[in-house]
Amino acid sequence: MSAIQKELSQLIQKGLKELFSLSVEEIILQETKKEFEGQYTLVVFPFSKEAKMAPPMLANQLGEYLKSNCDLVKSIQVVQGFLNISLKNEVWTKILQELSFQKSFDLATKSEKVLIEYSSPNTNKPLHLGHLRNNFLGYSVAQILKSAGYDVVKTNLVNDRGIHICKSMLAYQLFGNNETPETSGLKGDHLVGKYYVAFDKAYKKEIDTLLLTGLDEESAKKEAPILKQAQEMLLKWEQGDKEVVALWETMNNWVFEGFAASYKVMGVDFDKTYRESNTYLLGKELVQEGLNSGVFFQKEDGSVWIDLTDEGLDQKLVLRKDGTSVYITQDMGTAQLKYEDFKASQSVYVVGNEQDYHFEVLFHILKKLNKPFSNGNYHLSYGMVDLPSGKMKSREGTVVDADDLMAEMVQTAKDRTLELGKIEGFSEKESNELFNDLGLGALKYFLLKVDPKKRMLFNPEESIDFQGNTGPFIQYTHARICSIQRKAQEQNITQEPIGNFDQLENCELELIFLLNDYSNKIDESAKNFAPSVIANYAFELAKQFNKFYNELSILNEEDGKKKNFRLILADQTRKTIQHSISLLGIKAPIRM
RNA sequence: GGUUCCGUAGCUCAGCUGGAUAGAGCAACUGCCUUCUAAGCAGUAGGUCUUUGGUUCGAAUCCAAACGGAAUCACCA
Repeated sequence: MSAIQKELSQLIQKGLKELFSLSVEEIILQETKKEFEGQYTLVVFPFSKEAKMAPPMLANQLGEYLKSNCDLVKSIQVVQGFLNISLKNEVWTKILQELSFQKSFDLATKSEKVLIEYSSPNTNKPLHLGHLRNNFLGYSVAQILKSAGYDVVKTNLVNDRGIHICKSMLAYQLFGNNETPETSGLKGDHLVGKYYVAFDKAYKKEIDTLLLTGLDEESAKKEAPILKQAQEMLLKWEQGDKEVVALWETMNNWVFEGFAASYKVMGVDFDKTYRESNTYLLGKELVQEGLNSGVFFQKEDGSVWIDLTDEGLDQKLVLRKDGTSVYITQDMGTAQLKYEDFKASQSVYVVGNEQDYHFEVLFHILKKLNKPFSNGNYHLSYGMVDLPSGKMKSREGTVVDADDLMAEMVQTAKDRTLELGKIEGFSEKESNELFNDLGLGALKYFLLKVDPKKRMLFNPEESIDFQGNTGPFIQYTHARICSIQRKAQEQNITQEPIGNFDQLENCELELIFLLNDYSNKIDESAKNFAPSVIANYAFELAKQFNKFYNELSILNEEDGKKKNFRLILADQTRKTIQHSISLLGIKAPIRM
């Protein structure tokens, strides 16, 4: 709640008490709808019963009370049970003045450490569009929580071991002819991904052959020789077989180099990167510990399970019969390691909603093991990015590649900018930087403006827009303001304190209202782990500024006080846009 | 089949801790560049908020059911 909202709320509480002897704990002030007069609206229906008074009358009496008991309120308007409150213009100009004096947009520190795990790629294939949503989300949520006053640690958990990794390793051994990123000209992660696809192709072929011999499908899937070979390879890896480990290291390093390049383009980073190859053994220890304490149980074949039927779930495997660890084994180990390293009070996992069940199980297991890190865990479960044809599948090659898509976006930004002839006087370096900022801005905004929980659709046939509700629209507004400020500087215009000023146009008042609302938005988006709140806000703000820009002139305004006020208004808008999109990982060009 | 999530304009999405005549953008149509960047602004058109019940002074929002869609229920991750 902003300061003005608090002040009004307290006054309303006082008024309700004095007039009607009502004690109301929390006053909810909503924004007045555009078609009515005012900025804040109080819905009085809830009080009318207890006060034994018809809503309009109650609203009127309360409104009169507000008018005569404070000097903030300019006028009131009562429509049925709605009390619309207009504040004096001086109140708004003073709010703008105070905002412009603020050193930082960040909320007060909460003295609490939050750990955010995101990205978490597998080292058997390159990143795709789904990973982009994950990375942009994770980075943005980290930025937002920082701004909301938390101490944030960004971690990445690389899934660098397991049967799926062995699959691409095996396919490489079989069909690779020792090619390397250098000899093939392929980025390391793409090269490895090629063999992941190759494995699946060979596997399917073997299944078909087995089916012809009369085997049923389920057995064929289990008995295919290439799968058995991959399983043997995993066992060898866990036993430390030199040759297998050497191949694993070589291929993993190719992938890491590839990922590093992708992360750089994405503009994301991490405070600490964990590898599952380092955490799975710790997970195995935890399995043993749970086995000893009776949290887990062992079946005859040697596999280890947990029974979660009492929690409404079912039995879950935590260790295979051959003793190799599964996905959840290593997640248990990683949880412990993260706790030891950072002792964070909250731990957020940015992982797709296809793994809802997995995390439900994981959190239950940690509780049952009675670990100190079993509290404060949150699965930020985001929706899948679907194609018009349905789900993306790496194995089947129906994915939108992350590197390709980012490159395309930058290219589109370039084409579009050149078309508009907007880079006069730009150096080549500046131009390329701009194309990057715009292309990535468009992409990030596209992925972040949607509520994280919702699945979203991406149509590769339709390019991502640069007009309307888009990143570039907001960036454009920022550049526009910068342009005005450059002109002001050329004219040697300096900003003076606003002082007592009340000559406000409606579009200016609405702009101040939005600027004042920004801290509420940071708070809301942090509470919900939802960058979409910030994205939508930034768009609203940019739209409102453009309206103002079109209706009124800043530099051509003759009244010096008005001109000064508008310059401050523009400057505060610029700062707020810049900060809000920085929370989304989007750059704000000063010219475009 | 069990569990979970979703269904708002032709399309992509806001709005959902119950509040006034349900909002944006894209696409379509009409205007606005000798005036601070037209990647902009203003306007027209487009809706039984999937359906049916219930709770309430008041429901897109809460509850129940039906219909439609998705995810998951692997010794894959």
